[in-house]
Amino acid sequence: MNNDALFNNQNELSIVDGLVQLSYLVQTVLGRIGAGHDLSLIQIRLLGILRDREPSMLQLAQHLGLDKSSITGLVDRAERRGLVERTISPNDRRGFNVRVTPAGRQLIHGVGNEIERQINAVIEGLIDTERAHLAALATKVLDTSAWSPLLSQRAETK
Amino acid sequence: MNNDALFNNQNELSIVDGLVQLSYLVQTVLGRIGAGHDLSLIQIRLLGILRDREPSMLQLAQHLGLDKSSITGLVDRAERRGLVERTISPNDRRGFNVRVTPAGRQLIHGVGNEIERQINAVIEGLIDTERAHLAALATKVLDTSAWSPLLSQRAETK
DNA sequence: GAATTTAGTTTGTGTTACAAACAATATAGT
DNA sequence: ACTATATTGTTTGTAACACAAACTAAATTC
Repeated sequence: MNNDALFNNQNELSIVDGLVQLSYLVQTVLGRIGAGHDLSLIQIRLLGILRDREPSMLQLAQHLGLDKSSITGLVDRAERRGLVERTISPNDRRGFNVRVTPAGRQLIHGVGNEIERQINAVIEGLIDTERAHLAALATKVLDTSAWSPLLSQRAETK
Repeated sequence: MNNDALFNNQNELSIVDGLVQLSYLVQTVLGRIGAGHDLSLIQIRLLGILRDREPSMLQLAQHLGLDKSSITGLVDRAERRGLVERTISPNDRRGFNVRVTPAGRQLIHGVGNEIERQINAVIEGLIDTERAHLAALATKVLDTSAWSPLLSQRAETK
């Protein structure tokens, strides 16, 4: 055991290590919250996307970065639980749109509140100005990153 | 289409939204890099953990936050690919330790370099002082968060 | 109106994750 | 030492998740 451990004062991480580890921490928290509601990370994401959209199956696949064949089962399971529903597309008799049900909306609302609380718990060690700074930096990264097109969704919370 | 989209200038995200979305972005990048080497996220994490440890199966389960029964298959598959190996524990004839092989070490080294490059690409929009700030804030969050015990591992890169 | 493209499902394969039951070894209690 | 209990790891069974290839039905192109 070294002084870092004793004083809970690890060496400053590189920017890469910091972002990678922080992403694991956040995802772990999200996963734990989801598990408490029998939701996987991907299902949380699905509901989050549907909060303010009613995409086709194919658009959903693109939002999530998954193959279209993966979407069938994902939506099937969510539909079986009454969280989402397929609606017929007015233009295209092949396609469906996917919509959250009131039950799904209620669930994602509760999950969102929990995410709000627990992510705030994660940053309890930051003072207000640090939080503002972190939010601004995260926004800037998401805003300017060449990779942002990978994420066409918004977060799961309000 | 609104002005945000035109000017690539989305509203400042809340701290919660920012962290959640940033974590998705980082994980997506890690997943893409892994896919290029036939590695899943969990396998990248496994190799990352083994970079500087030789844990027992159970310790591995705790590091990863998984059930011990999940570790058997994970290590089996990595062992089949020659990336890790089980070594007999000197003290306990029931247990194994898990060690990365030279081939595994070489792979994780290459993956780590790619992570380094691509995460740096993600933050290309930040100037140096902003990067330093972000690294410091990430470190502080990881250092002070009550949830940090969930992550007893270090990141996958040098 | 025939050929091609597109949207979504189906089928088959493999990974990931858990829980319960199990075998083998270690440890504790007496 | 001997028995009871605990611990380590695997096995078995179940299910979600992800992809690719083959397929159906509807839309589009020529």
